[in-house]
Amino acid sequence: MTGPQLNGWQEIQEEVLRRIRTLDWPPGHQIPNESDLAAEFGCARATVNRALQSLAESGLLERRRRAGTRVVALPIRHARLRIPVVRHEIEDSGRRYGYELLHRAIEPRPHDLADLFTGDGSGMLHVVARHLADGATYLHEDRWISPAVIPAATRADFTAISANEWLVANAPISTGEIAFTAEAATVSDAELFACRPGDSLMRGVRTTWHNAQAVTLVRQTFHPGYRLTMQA
Amino acid sequence: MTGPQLNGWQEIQEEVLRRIRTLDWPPGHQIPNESDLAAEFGCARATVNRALQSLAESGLLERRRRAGTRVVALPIRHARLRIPVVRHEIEDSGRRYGYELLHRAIEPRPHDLADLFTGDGSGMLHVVARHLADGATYLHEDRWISPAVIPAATRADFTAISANEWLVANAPISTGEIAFTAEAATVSDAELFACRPGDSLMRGVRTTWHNAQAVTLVRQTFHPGYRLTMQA
DNA sequence: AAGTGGTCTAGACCACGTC
DNA sequence: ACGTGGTCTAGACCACTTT
Repeated sequence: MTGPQLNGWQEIQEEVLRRIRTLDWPPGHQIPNESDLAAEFGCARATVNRALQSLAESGLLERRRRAGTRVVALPIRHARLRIPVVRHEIEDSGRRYGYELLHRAIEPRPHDLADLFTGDGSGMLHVVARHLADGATYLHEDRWISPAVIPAATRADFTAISANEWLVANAPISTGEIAFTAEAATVSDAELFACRPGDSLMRGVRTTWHNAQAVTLVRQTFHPGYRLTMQA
Repeated sequence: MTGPQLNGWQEIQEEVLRRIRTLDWPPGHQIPNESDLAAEFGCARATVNRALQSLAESGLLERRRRAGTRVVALPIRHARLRIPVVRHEIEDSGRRYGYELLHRAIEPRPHDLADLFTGDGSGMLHVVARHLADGATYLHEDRWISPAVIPAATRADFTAISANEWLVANAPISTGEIAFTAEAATVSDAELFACRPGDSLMRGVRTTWHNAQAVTLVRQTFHPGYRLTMQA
């Protein structure tokens, strides 16, 4: 051990952070390997490993076997968005939750989703619904579900429980992608949300995958004034 | 070992996931402790620990000392937003990046930020700038920086490098919060973005902290049509 | 071929919060 | 008080990738 005695992987993490910030280890620099750092800090290699893995996960270090660990040149910061079940989001804010199924049918796959959903696409499940907070529309969602991936979905009727909650409970854990845009309210949006056409609304498109197969695509429209918050 | 031999913490994680999905371990259920699971799976406790910590981090399990590990009733899904340096976001899309400093001054803290920034607030750094993609305004940002936390910021002039990039390089790693809203373009927004007043724009407010002290607050306005994408 | 990170082990002690 | 997860250790083997 040549350096100060550091206890715990978090202390090691902070020391590494300090060296990155002070440009002791500038962007792009390859830092000492785990064994050397363990010797320097007077701890086991596993402890160093824990600290460095954590930093790699948050995007500040890049690690590759044999090639070593490098300080990322321009760290891409990540923020975490919590995606709660809509009902809880509303209830937690002290408002009364409501849900209304607007449309449910087995329909052929629309052309613009042909690339996304595999299979013949003749019997896709199409569900349109709205969520209400204190009687006002909070969120409108238009969802397509692939029965090829979740056969049971065709037997759920979604009148009492939203597709959102049903999928959380019944669909396998999966990966997904979301894109948000700010768009002008259409005439039908304006009716739904009791606003004027042209007002600004947040829209989101979520695609969910399981084993490289698209499970569901949902287009969501949020009420005027909606705030999308996340933590960095 | 009473169960099947599982190798690697990821296999254990998948087995645990399977039990959660099949409702073998229903929401709210307290699962066996690490030692018992290690015995069942025929591995060391540390391996079980790795698997369960990973699941806890992704929000599916809740772990407390002495109280054990429980399946979270309604797992809150998380999505990750990448926050790249604006310049790279633009250059990576093949467009020419531009930056223009619109305003830079030491000013007294505005009243609406009095709660956020501590100290006397007489000498806050106020920086307004825009980022351009192929000559068109891509992002407008209005930023306040607390000199109490980053004294060096008052000596940076931000004409050549954006506050964004300067802070990435010079400010300590910190936590933050971001909120996005969809709002109508004001008259000055319309000039900036060559759109009409009332058009929908995405706005973001980012607050960054270091050791419970606010470092910077930035209000960003994105060009019409901006897509905010993230991965779940 | 060799050096790096990735992971596992068996045991140990500790911190914490519930009982 | 005590059972749980949190962490550390010292050593080992493995996987990967670069040389």
